[in-house]
Parts: sequence; structure tokens; C-alpha cells
Amino acid sequence: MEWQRLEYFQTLAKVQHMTRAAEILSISQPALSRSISSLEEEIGVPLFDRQGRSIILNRYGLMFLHRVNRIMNEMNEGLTDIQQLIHPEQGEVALGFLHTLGTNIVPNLIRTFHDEYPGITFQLKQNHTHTQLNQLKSGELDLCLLASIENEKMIEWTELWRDELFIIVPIDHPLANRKSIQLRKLANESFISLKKGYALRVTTDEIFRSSEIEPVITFEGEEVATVAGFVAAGLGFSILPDGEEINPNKIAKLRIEDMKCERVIGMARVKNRYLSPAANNFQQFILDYFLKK
DNA sequence: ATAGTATCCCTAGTCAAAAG
DNA sequence: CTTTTGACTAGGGATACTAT
Repeated sequence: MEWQRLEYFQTLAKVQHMTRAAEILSISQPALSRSISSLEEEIGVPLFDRQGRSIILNRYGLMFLHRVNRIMNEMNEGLTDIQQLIHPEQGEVALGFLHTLGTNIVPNLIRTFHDEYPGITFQLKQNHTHTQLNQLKSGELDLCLLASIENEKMIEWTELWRDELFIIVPIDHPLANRKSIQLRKLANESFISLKKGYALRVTTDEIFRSSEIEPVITFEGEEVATVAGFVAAGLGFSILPDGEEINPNKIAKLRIEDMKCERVIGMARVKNRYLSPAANNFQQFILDYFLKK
């Protein structure tokens, strides 16, 4: 079983076209045809169905392809690991984070890190919590910044910081000049929420549930800035962490009196999974950044 | 016994031609 | 038009051979 044949097989399986696959591999088309049929002979079963001039992966081929992909990925990861061990100041970190962290915290964090490790690049993915957890488990992401999670045995989560949540109302709202307020005073007013699936939405749902208030949700935004914009336009109130989306000329920010409202953000990684030196550097940097001051 | 050389055999490649 | 097959070649590893 030659390594090269697996590479050829993988390429052909991907494009399902001998001539094009051979071009991609920079060999002649007959060479590829030969290589594939000897691989099939070695395995003892055809991996492709030939129908006239077309060639398509059959179920044996598909089964085999999954394994071959894993083998190739392992190999490539091994190679990049070695490269990164030789050059620990280089490499790539795949970082996932919540939409609501994208305006301030993550850019600042990465800029500061970049000053120290200019050779390390990032692949950033903003997503919902459950999507991120899946990507984390599959290895697409090295690390995630998420609100606290439950019932995830594979995941190790470390708290980094807490953001106080404020009630925000339009600046011309009758209660806008107050410093703080009880949530129930606004119970009957329109609530501008984030869409379901957002971590902040889960948090606000929980706040309403524990204070036994049924919010009157009139709008659901996809971004904090949208929600803040709707509030500024006088369409209702919301609950958000402080941030630059909250324009003090248009929005008043009130402390919540009757309960402690905050969201907890932490770093998630898969337990016991090997982290590349670059990802490990970044992990250590984050922990130092938030926990040592 | 061993270093250096020759030979054999197999794989993987190419081009041309046949086959689908 | 695409794939397979035939005929041929180059290169590399293993083995056999030879001279020291």
C-alpha cells in the first residue's frame, strides 16, 4: 500500500474525473488509471463504478475515502505540528467566539497577542454555542470563547471574565434619568431581544424566567448593534452588556436592582486534546491576560 | 570477509492506440 | 470525449558476482 496511491485515490475521489485528477496531480492520465486499478486490485474490490466515460465512487470507495481522509489529515497535522515545534513563534490558531464578543474584546485580545507573537495567524469563526462546540470537538477549532456550558463531558471550560448586564432604554424614556431600576418595572414594555440560539439570549431568557416575568418580545435582532439601534429608535428596551454599541446620546443604561445580572465568558477546549504550540501559546496568553490581573 | 559492480525485477511513468 | 490497454523506458532496491 503506497502512500502515493492514497493521494491519487483521494484526488480522484474528490473530482471523480480521471483526466482532471491527473492534471491536478501533474501526471499523465494513463498513469493515474494504472495506479488506481492496481490499488483496487490490491484491495480486492473496485472503488469506482465505471459507467461509459464516467467514473464514480462506489460504496466501497466512499467507505475507504473516509479513512483515507483521516489518514491524510493525521499526516498533515503531524507535519504542521513538527513545523510549529521547530518554529513555535509561527503557526495558526483556529479560534471561535460568540457574535457579541466580536466588536471589542476579541479584536483587542488578538491585537495584544499579535504584538507579542507577530508570526502566529488566526482563523476566526463567529458562531452559535452549539455550532462552536461541534467544531471544537471535530478539531476545526482549537479554542472557543463561550458563555458557560453544561453537560459537556469532553469540554474543559475555564471562566475568564464576567460582564454586568444593563437594562437599556431610549434616552427619552421616562425612566431614562435613573441610575438603576427593578426589572419588573419594565415587565409590560416591549423587549428587543437577540435571536434564539445566541448565548446572550439564553442568559436573558433565564433572567426573565427566574424573576417570573414574561417578556413582550417585539423584535429579535441578529447583532447587538441592531438591538441597540432598535432601542435607540424607541421601539422598546433590552438587556445588554456595556459596549460601544450603546450610544450614550441615544440610549440610557440602567443597573438592574433586584438581581445580579451578568454573563460569564470562559475559554473552552477539548479535554486532553493536543494543542499545537501556536494554540498553546495563545491559550496561555489568554489565561494570563484575564486571570493574572 | 567485504567493498564495489553488474544484473534482475518491479513500479510507475510516457505515448499511442483501442475501447467504451 | 474519456478511460483502458499495450508497448516501452527510467529508476531503485535486492541479489548475485567479482576482485581485493
